[in-house]
Amino acid sequence: MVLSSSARVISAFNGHPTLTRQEIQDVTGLSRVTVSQVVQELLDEKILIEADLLPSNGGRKANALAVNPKHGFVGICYFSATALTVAVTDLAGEIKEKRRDMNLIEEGPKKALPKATEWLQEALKGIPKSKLLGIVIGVPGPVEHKTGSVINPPIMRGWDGVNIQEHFKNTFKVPVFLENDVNLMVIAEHRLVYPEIENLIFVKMSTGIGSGLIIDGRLYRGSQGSAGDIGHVQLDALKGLPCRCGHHDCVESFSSGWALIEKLKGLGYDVKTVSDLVTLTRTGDVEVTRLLNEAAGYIGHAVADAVNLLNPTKVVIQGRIAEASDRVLATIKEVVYQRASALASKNLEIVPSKLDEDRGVNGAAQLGIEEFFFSNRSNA
Amino acid sequence: MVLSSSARVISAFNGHPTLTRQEIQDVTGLSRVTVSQVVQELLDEKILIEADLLPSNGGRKANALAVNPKHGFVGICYFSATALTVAVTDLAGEIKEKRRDMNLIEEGPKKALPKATEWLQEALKGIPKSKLLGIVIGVPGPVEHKTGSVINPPIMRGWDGVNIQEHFKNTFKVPVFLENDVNLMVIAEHRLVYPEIENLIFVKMSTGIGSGLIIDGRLYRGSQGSAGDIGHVQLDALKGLPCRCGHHDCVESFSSGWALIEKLKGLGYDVKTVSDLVTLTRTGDVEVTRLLNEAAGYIGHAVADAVNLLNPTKVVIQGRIAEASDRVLATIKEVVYQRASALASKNLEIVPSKLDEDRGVNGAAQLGIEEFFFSNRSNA
DNA sequence: AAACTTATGTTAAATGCTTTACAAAAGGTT
DNA sequence: AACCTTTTGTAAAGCATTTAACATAAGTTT
Repeated sequence: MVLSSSARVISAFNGHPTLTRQEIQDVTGLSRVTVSQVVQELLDEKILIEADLLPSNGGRKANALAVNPKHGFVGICYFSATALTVAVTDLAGEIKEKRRDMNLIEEGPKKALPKATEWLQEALKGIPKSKLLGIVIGVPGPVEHKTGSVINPPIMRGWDGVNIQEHFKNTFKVPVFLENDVNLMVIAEHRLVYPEIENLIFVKMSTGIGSGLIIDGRLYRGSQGSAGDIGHVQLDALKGLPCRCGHHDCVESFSSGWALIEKLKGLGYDVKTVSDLVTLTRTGDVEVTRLLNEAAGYIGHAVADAVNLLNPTKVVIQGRIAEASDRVLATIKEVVYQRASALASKNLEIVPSKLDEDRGVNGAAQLGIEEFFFSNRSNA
Repeated sequence: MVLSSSARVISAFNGHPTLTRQEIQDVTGLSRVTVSQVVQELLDEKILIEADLLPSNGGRKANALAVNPKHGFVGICYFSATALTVAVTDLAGEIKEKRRDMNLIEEGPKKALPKATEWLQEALKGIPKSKLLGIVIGVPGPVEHKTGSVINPPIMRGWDGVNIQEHFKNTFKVPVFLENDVNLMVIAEHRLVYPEIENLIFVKMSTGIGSGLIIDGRLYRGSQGSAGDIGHVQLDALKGLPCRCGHHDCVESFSSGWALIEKLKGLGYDVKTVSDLVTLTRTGDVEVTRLLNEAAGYIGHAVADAVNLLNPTKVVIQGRIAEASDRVLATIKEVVYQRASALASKNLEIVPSKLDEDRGVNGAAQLGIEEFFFSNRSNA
């Protein structure tokens, strides 16, 4: 597809928060005459705005330009395992509205979807209809993009096959994108923290265990959207442990929040939630610490396998289990550096997430901006 | 980068062996006037040729065009673990010259490189210098692309850090591309057999075990070029088996040709090479069959993990160990379908390679054509 | 044979972009 | 103040490509 000049200029800002007119020439390959003219048009249309005057390089200061954050907005419904977050962000990815409530997912789609749309409508009150570019929905399960539904979700009982995308599309009459929650997290971590890293694995250890993959700079979803399913790598060392996925010996059947809780219950501990587990860990209980370390070791095995196979330069470890104790990350590092091949671990860094709890919403915003604004060349 | 019209027309043929003028319009987006004019130029320059007249659709027959196979040639040196194959292919990927000799790699780069260049020079005798587009070198070890050398190769003693690319570049004064052997195989299998498949894993079980990954339609090399290292996934079930990579419990330390040979030697069998092993298998020896099945099972574990992580639609199993008995592929299938998640295995097919022993050379030809002809826009 | 269909060629006018050349704006240096 | 540098604007000429319109080639259908 051949893009118009104005579309090319706009696209140049994808990945570059600000650009001077000269930098736009370099990125787009357009001539100064064209850039000058197109930028003026885009300023008139308020698609671009003038940002800072940059420090002089011995001559006239360059004038940094940016996409006008208020030129469009993205609606977000982020269903995590334990909460629904509804948000609205602008084109700079800044969260303008946010509302968070507990556990709508368990009530099933019949109750949760109307509630979610209602909240989103409220959150969008201040936004002109024409400026709503689209909606991103995050869900804690495998997503089938061609239908816009979740398939075989382990923790979304009653949601299997429900056309979530259609529901929002019918209500809001804008493009809707459904995406897995961990995929949104890895997008956030990549775009906002490590944009220059080509290959990155994001591992989330919470109630369940999942991962998201950035490969050659782009989110990799796999053929059925189930790529990154690191939680169900099977370890023979576990010998016979049943997993909630129906198999046995999955990493998740030992190292996940739910598995640890089951195990501790069996040992007579009073733990019901991951929060209980984290609290217990903070007390320094010897048995809990031992179990947590063992769990980290097994995750380490799975991560080492993934590192051998994918040879990334960065692995980000996140989640309430990972953050329960510093030992978790340390143990994972030990195991990976011991097990992964010398070549694959040479330039590898294993780090905690640098983002806060809004990372899912941030990732949804990024995805929405890229999908609805930068890819959809109706802005011209 | 903005390509010239003629470059765009040429690029259209990448992935399409033949195109009519109308199809070129569709693929490039260029107008009929431009296509008509550019095609005429390219025919005059003998870069394109007229291929068949297609069957009529109720009117004038369309005239299929193709890249002139004789417009350029690719030189190939393919070092496998056991042999060197020197070849020359044309732009259609057809092998015009081929010479194969045993085991130069073990003699080290000082002897092997001059020999390889000498043979390649002989193979290129009939080709005008200006038509040699470039040279592709295949090697059985991890490749560092930015230097053009192998790093930490387990089976290329004395080659570590030797700048192979530079050697050929100095001799032939053309672009040279160094690539891992299994990566070349997966390119061949993808481009020639399954071009429409987006995500594919190629597993080679021979003396060693390796794999190549096609992700979103393109070869994935990883950050250090070591992606696909499935042979050194570690299985705890193996408990303490040392591997030649320095670690222990790698799949390769049990399921590879060398590991099986070691094991059989320990049991008193007279096996020295993988060929001996294959011969022995054909006799139907119970112990050997049992060991081979066990080996297949372990490979199956590693493949299942890779399937969970990458969610491909096709896994190709190849190599002399894989082909030693039908049971090997059958066992791998059983294990993968049992262990991989329901979603990831839903549309998954596990198949043997459809190509013959020239697959490495074929892949090198494909890579060379794409790198030197379709990407290098000096043809304009 | 006449009529229709599909594939391709060609001409002329219009469009969009680049190149070239000249200018101006806005800073720093001496 | 005089002179340099960097950044941006703009007008004129040229080039490549598209659009539109007409034409031709080569087949099928009736």
